[in-house]
Amino acid sequence: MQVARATIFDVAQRANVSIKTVSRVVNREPNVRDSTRQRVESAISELRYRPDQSARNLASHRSHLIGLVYDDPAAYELPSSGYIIKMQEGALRACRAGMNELLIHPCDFRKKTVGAELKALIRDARLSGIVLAAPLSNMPRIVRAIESTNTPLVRLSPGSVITDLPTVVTNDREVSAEMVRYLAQLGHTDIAFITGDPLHEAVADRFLGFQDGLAQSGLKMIKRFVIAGDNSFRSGEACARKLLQRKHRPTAIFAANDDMAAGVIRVAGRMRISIREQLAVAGFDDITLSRQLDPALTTVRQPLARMAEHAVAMLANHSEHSNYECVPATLQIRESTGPAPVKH
Amino acid sequence: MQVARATIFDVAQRANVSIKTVSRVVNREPNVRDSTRQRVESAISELRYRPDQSARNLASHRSHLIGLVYDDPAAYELPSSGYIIKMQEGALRACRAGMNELLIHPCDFRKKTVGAELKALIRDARLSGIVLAAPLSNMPRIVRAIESTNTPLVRLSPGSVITDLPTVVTNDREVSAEMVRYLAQLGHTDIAFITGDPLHEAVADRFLGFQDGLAQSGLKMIKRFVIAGDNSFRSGEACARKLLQRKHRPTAIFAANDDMAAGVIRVAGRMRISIREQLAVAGFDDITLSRQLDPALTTVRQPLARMAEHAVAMLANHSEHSNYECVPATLQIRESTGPAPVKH
DNA sequence: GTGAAAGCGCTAACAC
DNA sequence: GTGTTAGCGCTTTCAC
Repeated sequence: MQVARATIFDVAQRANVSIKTVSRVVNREPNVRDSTRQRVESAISELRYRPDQSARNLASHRSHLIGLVYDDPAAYELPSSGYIIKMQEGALRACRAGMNELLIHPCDFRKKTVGAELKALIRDARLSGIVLAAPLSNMPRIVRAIESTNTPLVRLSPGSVITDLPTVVTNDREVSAEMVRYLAQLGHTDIAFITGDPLHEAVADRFLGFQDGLAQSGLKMIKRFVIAGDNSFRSGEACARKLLQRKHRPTAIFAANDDMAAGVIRVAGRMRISIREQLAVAGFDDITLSRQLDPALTTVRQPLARMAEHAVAMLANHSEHSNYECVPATLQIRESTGPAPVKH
Repeated sequence: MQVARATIFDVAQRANVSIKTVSRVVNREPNVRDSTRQRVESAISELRYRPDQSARNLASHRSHLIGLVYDDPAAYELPSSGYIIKMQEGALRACRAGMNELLIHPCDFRKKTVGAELKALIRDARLSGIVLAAPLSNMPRIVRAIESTNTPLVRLSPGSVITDLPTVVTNDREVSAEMVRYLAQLGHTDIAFITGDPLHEAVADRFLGFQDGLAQSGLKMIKRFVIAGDNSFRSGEACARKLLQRKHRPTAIFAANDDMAAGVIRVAGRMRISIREQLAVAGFDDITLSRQLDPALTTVRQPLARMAEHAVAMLANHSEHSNYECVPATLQIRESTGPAPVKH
């Protein structure tokens, strides 16, 4: 079946040029006359020539392999792995566009050995670039390990940007403030916040945004309405219990991610507190679960696919892109938020 | 920074053998004296030698690249993408063990062009093997397209196995029967079933298992208690509404997947029907959501990671494995099922 | 602008 | 058991 593939020699022969010229055309190098280029190009398409990556890599000493490194959901039974699919989707799109391949590498960031593991990965797989997802991207130890190999690196959502490393973020802080202003406009004044995993800096920015939003709405933060969660569904439940058992309870709860917000909804349901009528709940991320909850969750849609796409593009084509890219997130208003209950 | 990598020549020199002998050791070929092998192996580890994949591939005309092809969740806002992460996890594990690399390829099975798309993928990426997930694995058109390229293929959960192609399955039918027997033992006699996506054959096997289970428990199937869903959360809700609005309603509902079971739980909640006390609900898959529901869902745990691992191992090492592997699923009894309500 | 020749690091085929 | 040699299909260097 399998017909022998055309090689660069076949193309050269057919176009009546040397293989070097074909190589120039394929690699978009200068110094080729237009008429020559066209001849070569038609030969390429007639023969359906595709350069052999292995030969290319071997001769050029570079791989066209980009590594996507993220926290391993299998290591902790992470609740919502949908964000990984989103990242992969975007990264894949950019890889195809840039003739690159994608190597996925989930890893357990709690292990002391991640740094060494990533160095070995870079070495063994000869990665030509790495996209590092949060929270790995905000861990200096890990970032430094990768930097020490001189492999091009783009960080995804590293939170407060300290270095001048190539970075793609979303506007966690601004959009969180926007959510708070939205709640305030609905008449809410007693707004609680459930903070997320302290190791995850981008999530910490959401808390800053919460404070901004309160200030912008002329509200002040009520200390006992700020409770520490850890991004998990369970922690959302625990925090909700603490908040809702009080005599004076908040009329709105903004959780730093959707999983925790889902926990809030579950607990409120059990306590027979009506979401939306008696309690507004908002989350962050827009995971699939948020549409399956009852009521559907008001949240922030994080453009993860486009962020990952940008990151790979920065790697593949560093000249045309800036060092820092912000892909804005947007409010997704659904059913879990409504006007504040009137006080009696 | 980057120290020059050791090549096969360096190793040969250090071990005082020819490069061919090093190659033999690396590739686990026979005909090497034990003492020689050991000398070579210590040279390899002293020099931290890792064979160059590109050179290897180029010389051997094989790529060591395995493609994992599955339905693209981005194409339909598929509810639970967790199963993909699980498959990737297992496939990745087997790839590392076998010195292979993994290329992930989500694709939209409803497009007429998938066959051509996969052929192009195989050609361009020079895949040395493909693992095809359900429901793509039960679509003759797609399977034939891949077969026509002579690329080794392993199918994951293709449902009723018609051909002798290498296949990895789980015991959908048997374990579904087991679930029904479990419900019957709890005293349930009016058990409803919500069928899944008709394009997905492995899911159809679950319905067969449902019938087996009834028969084994001396129960007969009640036609009006069998309702057609399509694997989606929404369809689970719709089916539940139909089932529960009747004057004579089932005391247990077994849905062909967890998403639909989640829909049942939501609807029952709205109708103030108490799950477990008044209605037992069971699902299939054990997606993350099933643990976050209230009450937590009784379901079937599908060993997707190990199935994918097996599939890749079959590809990498076809001699040592049989052509057909069944990794059994197991019941996960949680909170959503209990004794049948006593009749008044 | 274009081409010739020398590898890249490995495997395959065969010799010893 | 072990070694020799000739490529694999490309990029690189340098010559023209």
